[in-house]
Order: sequence, then C-alpha cells, then structure tokens
Amino acid sequence: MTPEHSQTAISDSKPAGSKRDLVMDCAKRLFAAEGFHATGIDRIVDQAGVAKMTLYNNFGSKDQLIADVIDRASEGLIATMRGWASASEDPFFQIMLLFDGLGAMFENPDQCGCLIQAAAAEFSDPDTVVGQSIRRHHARVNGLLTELTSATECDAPESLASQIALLLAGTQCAARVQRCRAPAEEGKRAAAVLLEHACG
Amino acid sequence: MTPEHSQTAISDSKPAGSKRDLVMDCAKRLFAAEGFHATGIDRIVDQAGVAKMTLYNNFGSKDQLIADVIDRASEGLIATMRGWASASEDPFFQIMLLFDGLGAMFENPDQCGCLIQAAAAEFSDPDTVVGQSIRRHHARVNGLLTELTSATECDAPESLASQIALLLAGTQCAARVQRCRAPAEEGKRAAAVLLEHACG
DNA sequence: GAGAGAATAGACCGACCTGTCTAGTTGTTC
DNA sequence: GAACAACTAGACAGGTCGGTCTATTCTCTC
Repeated sequence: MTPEHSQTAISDSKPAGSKRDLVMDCAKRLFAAEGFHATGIDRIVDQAGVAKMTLYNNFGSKDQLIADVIDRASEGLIATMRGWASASEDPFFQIMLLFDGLGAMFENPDQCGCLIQAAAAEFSDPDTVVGQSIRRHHARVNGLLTELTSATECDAPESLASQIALLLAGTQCAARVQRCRAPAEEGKRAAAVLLEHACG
Repeated sequence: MTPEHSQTAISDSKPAGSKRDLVMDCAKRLFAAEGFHATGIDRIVDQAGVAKMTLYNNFGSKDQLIADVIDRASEGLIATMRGWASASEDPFFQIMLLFDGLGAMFENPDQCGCLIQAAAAEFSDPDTVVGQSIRRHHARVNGLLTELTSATECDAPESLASQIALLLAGTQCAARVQRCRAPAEEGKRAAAVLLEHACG
C-alpha cells in the first residue's frame, strides 16, 4: 500500500528525489489551487502519500512549509524569467520577453507567480517567516529588473525597474481574474512605451 | 450589557444605521486586517456586538457576507476615486489624481482596494458569489478608467485604460508589501508617460 | 545479521470552524 | 394590551484545523 501511494503521487509530479521535495510539490499545487488557509495539512499529506510526521519532521510547522514553498517558487520563477530574457541580447527585448513568458504562463494554470501574490494577500504581517519570504521575492524581482534596465542607456534604471515591476504585478492580478493573456500583451505594450521614453 | 456592546462597537465606526451595516463594517475591518478565511464568524459577531442569528438572518452565509462586503467596498472605492478625479477638469490630471489618492490611502491602514485584491487571491473560483463580486469590481474600475481616457483625444482609450488599470493594480500590490506611498508615485510617473504617448 | 535512522499509519488532543436551534426579550404599530 | 418582527444569548452539532504521540516497519550501513 505504501509503495502504491508513493508511485501514484510521484507519477503526476516531478521525479521528486526526496520526500521533502515531494511534499513541497504537492503543497505548492494545493496552495495555488485553493489558497493557503483553505488547504489543510491532512490534504497535503494525503496528496503526497506521506505520513504527517514526515511533514513535521522536515518543516516543523505549516507556516515554515509555506515559507519554504514560497522561497523555492520565487527562486524558480526568477530562474525562469532569466531563461526567457536570455533569448535576446538586447535589454529592451529581454524585458519584452518577460511579458511574453508571463502571458504564456497564464494560459496553463500553473501560476507560481500568482502563488506569491496570493501569499502576500493572505499573510499581511511582514514579521513572520512567510512575510519575510514574500519580501525576499520582491527584492529578487526588483534586482533582476534593475539588472536589465541598467543594461540600457536610460537615466534612472532603478525608477524604470520599479515601474516595470508595477506592470508585471498588475499583469498577474488582471490575468488571475480574466484568465487569459490579454493583460500580458497590454503590459508589454505599456512597458515598451516606458522603455522608449526612458531610453530616448 | 447589550447597549454597551452596541455603543462601543458603533463609536469607532460609522454611525451605522442598521445592524446590517454594523456587521458589514466590522466584517470589512476584520477581513482587511486578517484575511477572509482567517476571520471567523464568532469574531465578527463579537466585534459587532450582535447575535450570530442577526448575521445569518441578514446574509444567509459567510460567503454571501463576504460578497456583500466586497460589493459595498467596491462601490465605495469607485465613488472615492470619482471624488479624487473631480478635483480637476482635465482628464490627464484626473488620472494623475487617482494615483495621488491611492498613495495617500496607503499611508493609513484602511486599505479597501487591497481588500478586494486579497479576496481575489483567496477565492480563485470565478463561479462563486465572491468571484462574481470581484469581477464586478474589475468591470467597474475598467469602466471608470475608460470614461476618463475617452475624455482625452487618444487613439485607443480602452487599451490605455487597461494599461492604467495594470499600473493601479500593481501599485496596490507593491504598496501592500512596502507599506509606503513610493509605489503610487512611481505609478503616477509611469501613467503620465503612457498618457503623453497616447495623446501625442 | 545487527543496529541506526528515517518513514510509516493512525489515534488522539484541544481549539476552532460554519451553521442551526431554541427560548426569551425588546420595540413598534395598531 | 395584543400582535408582530427584529433581536438577543447561548447551547449545540458535525466537522476540520494544526500539531503531538506511539508503536511499527522499512532501508541502509557496518
């Protein structure tokens, strides 16, 4: 019965080397689909085909599990965005490619960017482990965007990066409600205008 | 004891004509502070100084209460935004005033715009009463922005309105994390660039 | 094969959840 | 004062929550 559980749980997920990764994968999927408070420990454990003690031995608490899931999702998203941008050498097109990638991402329901926005909405206290993970993510996004805008010859790359970040966040909000890539295309057009204006 | 409850509950809120309004005011405050799932019916009832049956006689369910709170918050927010915009005759400045108002709003923690974004994060299913309220709100925002952009002489007022909406949503996301008015100022600068570009 | 460490199933805890029900108390209107 | 609707307090139900604990089994290393 136990190997059967593990097999079915692994089959529709990543190869999942460790139980820890397996739990995080299942938790991330459930959190994204139904929210953090609405997803119970028992559901995660059942879905992962894992004993409850395995979860608590690896993470200690639900909050810590959430924080770890967010941290890993953030690092994955940043890496994905770098991958999108790397398809071009021109920093202008690199930023455009971010919106293309985001638009494509919202056509299948594997929305890990949304996951972090949802966490920010559900956990407003910045002095918790979850709040700190969220702030780390924002710092990562702004860092990546500042890298890209600094590669252009614009006057204020930090300001431009913040404005692009607003468009990215707004795009994710709108796409979650409208469930299509139209917001990403609108965001891309707006970002192009901002870039052209800043770079002269 | 009962009048004492009502009095303290009313004193730090609106005059609150009906018990229904009183419950909605307290629910809105608690939802904004701690989230929808994390706020229990009992806490709302205690805070409002009202019997639990009064809540259920007026709303029928917690979901319906949430939907009603969101609908009223949305109508209030739209009216507030119209108020901000009405300080100018020029549609360009009217849109700028929206960001000013938003920035000022995020300096005190009475964030009803955030409340609706938080609801969108916690209730992703669009086929519920809550999901429908959220979509109504997005339609209201886009409607207001299209009104304002249509008053300019730009080529594509709907597209411009969508882009401004992205900036507004992104501003709210960033302000919730950073807890300052800096995102609103950045959003205002970006919106000005977009408007100048669209209106020639 | 012995021993160690990880993972297992599942009972259990107290707290909290939404929602129902009852029985009694107001306040208003004829 | 009678009728009526709104409201009250609080017990109650059935379920879920996060988290702990135990006793057992698996797997790997020496």
